Amino acid sequence: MSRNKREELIRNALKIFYRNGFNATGMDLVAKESGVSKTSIYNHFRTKDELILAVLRLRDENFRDWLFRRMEELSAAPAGQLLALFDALEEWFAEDGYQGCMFVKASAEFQDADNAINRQSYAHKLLIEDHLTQLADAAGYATPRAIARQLLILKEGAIVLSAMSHDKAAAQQAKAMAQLLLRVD
Amino acid sequence: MSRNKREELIRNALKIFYRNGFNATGMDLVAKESGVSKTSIYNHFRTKDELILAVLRLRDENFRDWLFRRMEELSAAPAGQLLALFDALEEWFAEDGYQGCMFVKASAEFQDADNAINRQSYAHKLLIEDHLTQLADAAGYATPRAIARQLLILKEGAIVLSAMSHDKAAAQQAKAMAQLLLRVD
DNA sequence: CCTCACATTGACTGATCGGTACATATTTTT
DNA sequence: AAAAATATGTACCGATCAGTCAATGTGAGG
Repeated sequence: MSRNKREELIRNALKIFYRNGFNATGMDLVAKESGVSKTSIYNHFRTKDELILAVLRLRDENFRDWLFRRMEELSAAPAGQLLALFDALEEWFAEDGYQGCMFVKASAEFQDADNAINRQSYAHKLLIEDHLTQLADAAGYATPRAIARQLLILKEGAIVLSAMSHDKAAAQQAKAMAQLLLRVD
Repeated sequence: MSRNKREELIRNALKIFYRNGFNATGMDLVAKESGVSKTSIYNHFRTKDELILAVLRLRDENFRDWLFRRMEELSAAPAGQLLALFDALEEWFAEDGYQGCMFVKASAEFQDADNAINRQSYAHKLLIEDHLTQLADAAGYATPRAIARQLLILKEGAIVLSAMSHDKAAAQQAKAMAQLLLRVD
């Protein structure tokens, strides 16, 4: 299996894990849906956990790329981008097959604090928080770290509720609170 | 098995499911940790899903009882109770073995929109939203439903982040935003 | 054309999954 | 106390779990 075949396998596993969950998805299914044998998978990943970690790495990359780019497209100013976060989220919530945040779900299924999957899931959130902190700093807020953390709370709350309610409205409801927080009514 | 034995079984299953996750926990483990045979469990619950639903019913009852009572203890006024929500959450986050919201995790593991476990998990959130709506109404806010929904977003965001970061700080960070929303600085 | 290295496979492992059949207590009713 | 009904434990079901292995296919270098 070539390098791009390996990437394709990870992409495929991502789709299946996102749709079915991690523990609920067997490696036999991943192999079948990817059109390869289980042995081929285990030639590239020593364990199922390693495959999951590779999937989460890809997801982290894809999601942050998409989100930050979309925020930039929606606004040139840093403060505007912080608000645009919620407009981007709304677009995501409206997508077909939207099932909430993959990292929240990974963290829910692998709860041990010292588990690699659990740690990597939280690392994704920290990377997003870092980006928000930089934007809040560039926008001139006195406590950029605190602002970023609070926006992250709004983001996670909107994601969880939109996934549970199958309703994208949480994005704009969270945005309204972000406007209060950022004092840009 | 008597009625209270049945309740004890549900209580026991709740602990195990909360600690281990739903799919990751086998019925053999539930039986062993409860000190009964699998047959006894299946005499009371036709399937594992039914046991999970019973567990979620108990959890919903326990959690709402505790949360609403604690909010009342912390403040007599409706608006004060809305803010006290986050002080109560902080106490919960600091508890030993805190692992986030059981309903969010259930919803993450059973994602189908028509799944009974998924629907019951969201129903729990709606019951909390209802209570917040009543409080917001009693406090005299013009749009109690919208206020309740936004507080729910703050609550869920704080729960998810505190679980992932193993840090209770999210409660007070969410409370700060609630103060902006409720205009009670 | 042949060989060697490697990718890939189907068949398999022991363990565990949710769930059950049946024989054996245990309790309730008469 | 006898009989009926209920609760329980043991031992098992086929399916699936993560993971492995010997055998086969394949492509490059000589």
